[in-house]
Amino acid sequence: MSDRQRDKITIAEVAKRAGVSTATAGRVLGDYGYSRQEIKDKVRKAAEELGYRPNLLARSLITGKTKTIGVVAGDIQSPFYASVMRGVSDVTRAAGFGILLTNSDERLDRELEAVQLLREKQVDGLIIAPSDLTGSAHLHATVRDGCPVVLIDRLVRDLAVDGVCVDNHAASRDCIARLVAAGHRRIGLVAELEGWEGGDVEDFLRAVETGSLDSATLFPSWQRLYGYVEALKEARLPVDPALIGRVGTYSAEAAGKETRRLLHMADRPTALFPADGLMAAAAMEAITALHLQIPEDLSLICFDDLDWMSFIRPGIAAVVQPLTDMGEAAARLMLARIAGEDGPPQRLALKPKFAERGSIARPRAVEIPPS
Amino acid sequence: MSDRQRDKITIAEVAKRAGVSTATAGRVLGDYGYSRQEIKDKVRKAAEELGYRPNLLARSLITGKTKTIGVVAGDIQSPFYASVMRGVSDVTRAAGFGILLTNSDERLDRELEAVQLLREKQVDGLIIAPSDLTGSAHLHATVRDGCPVVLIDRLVRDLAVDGVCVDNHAASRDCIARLVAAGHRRIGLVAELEGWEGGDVEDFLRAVETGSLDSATLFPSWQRLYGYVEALKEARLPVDPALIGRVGTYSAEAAGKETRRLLHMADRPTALFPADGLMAAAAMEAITALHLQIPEDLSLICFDDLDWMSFIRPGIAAVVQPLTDMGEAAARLMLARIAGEDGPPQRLALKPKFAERGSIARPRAVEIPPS
DNA sequence: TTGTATGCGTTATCAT
DNA sequence: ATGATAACGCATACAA
Repeated sequence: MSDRQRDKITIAEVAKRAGVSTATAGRVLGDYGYSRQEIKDKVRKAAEELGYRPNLLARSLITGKTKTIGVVAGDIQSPFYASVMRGVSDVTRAAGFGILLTNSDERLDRELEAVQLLREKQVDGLIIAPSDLTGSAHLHATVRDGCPVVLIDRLVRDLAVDGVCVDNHAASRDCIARLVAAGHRRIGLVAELEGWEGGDVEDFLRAVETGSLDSATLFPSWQRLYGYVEALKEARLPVDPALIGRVGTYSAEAAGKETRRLLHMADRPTALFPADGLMAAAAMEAITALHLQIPEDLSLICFDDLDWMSFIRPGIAAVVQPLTDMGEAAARLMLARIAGEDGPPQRLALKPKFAERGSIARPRAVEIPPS
Repeated sequence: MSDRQRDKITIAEVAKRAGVSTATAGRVLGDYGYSRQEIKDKVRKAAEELGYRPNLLARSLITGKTKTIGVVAGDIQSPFYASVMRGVSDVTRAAGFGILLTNSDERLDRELEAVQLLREKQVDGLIIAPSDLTGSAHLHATVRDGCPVVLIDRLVRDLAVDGVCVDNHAASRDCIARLVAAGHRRIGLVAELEGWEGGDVEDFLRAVETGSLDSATLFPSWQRLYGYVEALKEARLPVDPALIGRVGTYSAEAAGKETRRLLHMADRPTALFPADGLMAAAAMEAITALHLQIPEDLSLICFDDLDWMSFIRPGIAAVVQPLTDMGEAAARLMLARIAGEDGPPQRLALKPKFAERGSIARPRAVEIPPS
């Protein structure tokens, strides 16, 4: 330990050297209040000579503001969060804010720890991709205590705060519609689909049937399934539960396994729709291993645009989420709240782009439905 | 503004409710000093009832420790830094530390701002991928002030601090040696190679000739060029400067352009070695656009293993950097320094793995050297 | 415009 | 083992 933080220069020492009071020195160094130019110069000169550096902890303790935003990401290593973070940090940096980063691994226990740490460190606000859309007492408490919260990627139903998402439902429906337009009737979906509060996939399908679902407060993968179902219904095509590849856990291995199951079916799908980047990579791996040609043997549209999709032959069509935009928007909402803006909660649903590439063709063997 | 941070509960209020002094309450809540179990229970109960949350700012102000580590990454959006950060945050989280993240975009001016902000926020240590290996007065100052610094990915020559890198030189030499062993004599390299203090590539080659270079304190791309040159010399093959694709700026577009230049040469290389992930993706795009078959028309080894390399046919051989390991190691070194360890600077050179895949074959047209 | 005095929420020092 | 009180470094009300 010895002498960590050697000979720290405080405002008091600068004041003494400049021959003024600490209050005056504080005013010029902290850039508040009034002082004569002459005094300013003297104080700044003294500060410069001593190598003064403000201690933002002390300032924050008194002002009650840290100019720091806490972020709870799922996994910073994933391209999704990495890009979102880029957007967040660009906007916050420009505003002179710092960001305290944590990973939840999409686990509620981790998230709880993270939120607690961030709040004890007195962040001015919390940007979070909530790992659980129901058990969010900690978020309610955060809001109640006056700490602004901005949700990202998914919304907590009864939490009245700002949020930035992508319109998963519409984008997914659009993808499936494209496949249908190309003549596909059996379209496989590969998605994580973990923990929907209402039960399993069959239950979900029934709930869609009754129209009792609020698409906006579902996890993205469920929203995408929703869009998938709706597109099929719109086209008056049957929804075959066997074509819904539920991976269950967010793992490439499991996704590959589920993809192989779909592709080995007797009546296998002529098109595949992996519902996010990880599913897409795993699906692609499986497709390659089976020596299936795209789009001759199988059409493919992916949710999330990974770099290889543009240069793998013949190019993989994909939904391009505006990830850095999401981060930027979230950060801007946050800064506005911190600045005191107090309108009703804003929910932004960003519209993804679509990258049209050569992975969609008419199915080779068009099945003749029994008339 | 109104009532940000509503009715904050402080130790004083807990103390009053528990019927003890603030000192005692502080001892049990802060978990230091001594107190009877009976008192502890009483205080904890009061804290619980009031919903007390410690204010870490106040604690840090007095202890001089924030349990926060500042990180200056180049670009959190890149898979490289995203993975490194994952490692850093895993280790720091387990130790109860937070991390303040900033991006430098590999620009010194951004880095200076970032370091200043982090230090003013009183971080306990700084993990940084320095954007400039010479102009590092700010890092020297940081060390001088007793704030531990750990370098990542590259070392600053005269800065005596811990650092974690990958042995780029050896890994690169190994790659080229593999290509040589497969019969290649004209091997193209695509690398960023920006700002070497000693001049341009020709100057660098001369410096390698004289053996006056310290490989460890070069930027990674230069280290990789170094390994490239050494491998060729070892095989008694000529180093053709025209085969060294210097991209100059870290951009995919420029990398693609340089790749195309190499592949359009009259005497074009039979093998390509993109020296990092961005170069690899750009090169792959160019190769695909030219309809070149791997490995029949061109052999390929890449530095950095991107996910598509494993499932694109026939698989792209690659150097696999232990990225999260790097982050973890850096974080561990940092925690040790913070804990007071004061041995000599540690420099870790992690050994990358090699992913052997089907992208290497004998060159189709083996040139007969003039006897 | 400047200086004095007090407070932010803790921990640390000393009595008791 | 506990309590009174002084720090920590800065901002701020108020007086001058």
